[in-house]
Amino acid sequence: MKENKLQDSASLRDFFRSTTVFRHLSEAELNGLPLHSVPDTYKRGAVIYQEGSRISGFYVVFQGVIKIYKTGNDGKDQIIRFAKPGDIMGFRSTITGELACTSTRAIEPAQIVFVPGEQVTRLVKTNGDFAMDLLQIACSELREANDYITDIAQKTVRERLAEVLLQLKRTFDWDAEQYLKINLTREELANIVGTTTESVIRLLSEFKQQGLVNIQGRRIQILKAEKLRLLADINY
Amino acid sequence: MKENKLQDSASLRDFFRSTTVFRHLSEAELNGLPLHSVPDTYKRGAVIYQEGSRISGFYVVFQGVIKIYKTGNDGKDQIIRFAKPGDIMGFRSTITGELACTSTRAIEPAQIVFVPGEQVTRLVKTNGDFAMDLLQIACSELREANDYITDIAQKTVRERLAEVLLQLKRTFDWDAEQYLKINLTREELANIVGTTTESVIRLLSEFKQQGLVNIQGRRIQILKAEKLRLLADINY
DNA sequence: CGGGAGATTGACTGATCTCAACCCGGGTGG
DNA sequence: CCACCCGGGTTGAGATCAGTCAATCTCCCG
Repeated sequence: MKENKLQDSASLRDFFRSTTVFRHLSEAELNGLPLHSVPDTYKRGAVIYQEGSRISGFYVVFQGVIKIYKTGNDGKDQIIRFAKPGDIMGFRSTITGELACTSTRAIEPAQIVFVPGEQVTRLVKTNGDFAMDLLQIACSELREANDYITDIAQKTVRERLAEVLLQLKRTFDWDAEQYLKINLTREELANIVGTTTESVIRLLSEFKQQGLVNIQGRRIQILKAEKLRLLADINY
Repeated sequence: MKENKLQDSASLRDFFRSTTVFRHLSEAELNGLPLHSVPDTYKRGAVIYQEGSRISGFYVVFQGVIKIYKTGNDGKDQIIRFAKPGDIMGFRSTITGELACTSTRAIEPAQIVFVPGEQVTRLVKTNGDFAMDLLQIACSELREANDYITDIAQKTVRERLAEVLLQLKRTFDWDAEQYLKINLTREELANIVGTTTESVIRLLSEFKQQGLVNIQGRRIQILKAEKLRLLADINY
């Protein structure tokens, strides 16, 4: 799984400095991090860690996209969120000492740096700004989770799919032709929305009929974001 | 809304020390808190703060029970969680500086102490243990939120109601006869489960038929917790 | 060319929501 | 003292959204 010389320590240092929660560390503190390690690499579909496993540190995403999900006891996955470069995974379990409550799996080839939990907790206790940044991340996830709960509880599948498409556009960006830069199976889409593969397919083709989106296999083009927004917000 | 001499500062100090996130403060730090204030009191139904308002500190629940909820744009409420004595509310907004994403309303007569945000952020930055405790609270809420998302997305209303009843029992305790010590309208129950009042009523009477619970108006008696657990977990 | 995974479509089912009527108990005002 | 009212609770009938099941299709790969 390891590849050599993918990263030299200079670029890892830059990365930590510029785009992660570790950005406000002092030089000395930064030197305590595993800047010289080679990030673990994962292919699409590879599991980083599983629900129920013990997590002993932060997984910092350096490259790629990870899905973070829970598996219901009927075996159906619910995708909670995605992690992109600069995001951290597993911090909840690291902080509380509980077992992981989610599984994580690469959906685009990924490189991940592991930061041991003791280093993190030491930083929380000694660097107030770091603690604050971490708190902000947790709180912002919390808001998203609360919104999600209300949406799933109150909105129809159609509304949620529209909303998810817009969210994907915001999260993963799009190319010159408005194609979303993210590759998801219909099943994965269903697992975000909280519905079945078949329903996603039917609704996507409905949206396509209405000219709201265009679909080329897994490539999704958002044509009328404003209409989608209406569809997502307003009950009829 | 204010009553005088409800609390002397000694008992507030004890309270902060024994049951709140401020329990690990030094004497000096504790003295910075509003120990001499009289908690604001709220009757059942009174609003503490509304979604969209600016929150500038922690609301520490001293007495009573509060529901924390979001209102969907069709006007239906989704109850996210409850706050009991010792719990804090509004910390998410205080930390991130965003507007409140939930409303809070007393469902049992409540007394609440307000702690200004600057004091809290100062503590986060200067007291590592406090930062850690706060992080743990956020992370633990995060886990609950993730579980909730998966449940609502995957389980039937029947399963969710069974689960909510068990959860209420855990959260609010029960008296000698197994009656839940919490007074909720059918509508409020529905707003936890994420369904309609009518569905809650039908399912409650179904549970009653099956001898799983007993219902006396708003008083709910859990008779067969184990059966409810089965009902809540297993898909059929 | 055969196999398999993912995507699609159709028919059917049923859980849950909606709407509307009705009940019940407590409080109020004439 | 009683009629009325009102909020919450209950019940029934009907509508429908979305899930299930099964068949088929389309690639892509070995």
